[in-house]
Amino acid sequence: MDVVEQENQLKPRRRKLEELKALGLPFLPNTYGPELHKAADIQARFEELEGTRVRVAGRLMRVRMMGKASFAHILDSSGELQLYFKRDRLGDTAYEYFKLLDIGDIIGVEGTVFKTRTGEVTVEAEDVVLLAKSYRSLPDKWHGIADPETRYRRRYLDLISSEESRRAFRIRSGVVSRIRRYLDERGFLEVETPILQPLYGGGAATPFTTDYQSLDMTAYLRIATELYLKRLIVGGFERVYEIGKDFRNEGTSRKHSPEFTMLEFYQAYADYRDVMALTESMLSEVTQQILGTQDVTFDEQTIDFLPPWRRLTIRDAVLQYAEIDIDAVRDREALYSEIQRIGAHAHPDSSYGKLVEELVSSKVEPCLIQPTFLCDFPVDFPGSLLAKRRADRPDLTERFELYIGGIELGNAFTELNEPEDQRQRMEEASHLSGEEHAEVDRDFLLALEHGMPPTGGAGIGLDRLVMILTGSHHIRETILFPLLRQREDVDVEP
RNA sequence: GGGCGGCUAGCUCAAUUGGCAGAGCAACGGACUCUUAAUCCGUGUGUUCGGGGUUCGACUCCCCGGCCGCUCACCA
Repeated sequence: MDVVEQENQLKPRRRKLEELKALGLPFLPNTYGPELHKAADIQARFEELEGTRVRVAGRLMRVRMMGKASFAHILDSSGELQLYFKRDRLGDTAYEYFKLLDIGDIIGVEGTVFKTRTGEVTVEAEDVVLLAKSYRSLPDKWHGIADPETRYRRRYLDLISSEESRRAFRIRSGVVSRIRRYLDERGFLEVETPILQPLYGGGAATPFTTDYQSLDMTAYLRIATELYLKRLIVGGFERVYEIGKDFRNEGTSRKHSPEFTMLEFYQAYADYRDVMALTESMLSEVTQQILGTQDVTFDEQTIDFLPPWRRLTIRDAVLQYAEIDIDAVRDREALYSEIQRIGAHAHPDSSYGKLVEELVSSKVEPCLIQPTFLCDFPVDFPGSLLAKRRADRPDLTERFELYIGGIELGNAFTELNEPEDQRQRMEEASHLSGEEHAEVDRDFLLALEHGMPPTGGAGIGLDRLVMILTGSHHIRETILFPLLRQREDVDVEP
């Protein structure tokens, strides 16, 4: 936008501010005193507050002027509140002052609580003051912001104009604090492990690479917290968790963001069955606390969070949804032709484990709407690198992935604590051709050699959990400021 | 990275076959002392994402570029 257009947009608001200043009443004070009534509070406590004087502040959202009296709504952190401005009550000068306000201005009002003929709780203003000028107009009052890009880039506008968006981020905040409380109450210690790491690990993702000048070294932004948290288990902190950002230098999708928030927790002397029980208990309890129900609507389906959740082995899942018995088809070539027979797609050069994964993601995952622990993954299934083998079936690992609404929310194992098996599997993985596998983390193996108790652990994608709980269909709806390409044409004042 | 779609007033969107770029909201002027998408009268704000081309004439067609979205690939 060029300067002339900006002037056209900004000029009337500047002019009105000058006119308002000229009236001689107070304007733009440095404080309004934090002891304010909240909109929602006034509505909730109407009986008690009716006829009393209250002090409120917020952003002017809508105004209906009718000559010598007007109605308006302000928005504060608790919601909207109707205000009534009457010339007879305010006096001529203050009413002129009110008429010079613009939608979007932040105002403070003192007045008396009453109810209109239509029954809406309202504050009749006896005093009004402009607290902050909005030099720019708000988004369309009826449609809000339609362009998702604008919602992400200028989240403040989205929050001002969309109750749905405000709700989603309050839910997000609630989820994080309730999870903290749940784990704290059960003796888990919240810790912080490095984000800048000399080696990356705990997953097979491509990392962001950066450069630490002072030590003249390459550093990576973490892709997972796992390997450091397990060092803490070795160190004797028997229950630890971390909630923080992981970073993956990969394509985005509605389920993938380059930075996302992960909960990882580890519990010594537990296995993956204990972790399942903890996970379903925690998530159902948190859901109940946040939404007041365990029935969550997502994608026009009702998801029931009440435990116990379904447990389904990979073998049973593939048998049920793809009608292939992977225990009977143990050979890569045979499995490949079975997959072709049912018309699913698979890469011709995938390993056996990778073929199973492709089958699971195309045939099984979309069917897992109700909370489901998919368990007992083949040892060469991608992502099983850090999972311990089953004693009775060394070709399988004690691992589960949690699915809700067809989305993978978490990944968990009985942690592999045998250093030799871990070393061999890391070395094999690091030699896989063309794949994004981390170097063998010798420092981590050294820790395991000191002895790690049997441990169960899980990673849960909190952004995705929030997607389910808020009915969001894109992970960006759950991230306040998702990364977007920088724009050069940002329109600011000259 | 590939394919498809989109980008027009501050906001939400129209514009026929290629023929004067429009409406609602917001804004501005006026009326209105219980409105709530207030209403009524009046005013039209523009580098049609950027650059190039075809044409008498381009929002429209072609080429290049930008950004966004969907989708595929990738992503344990």
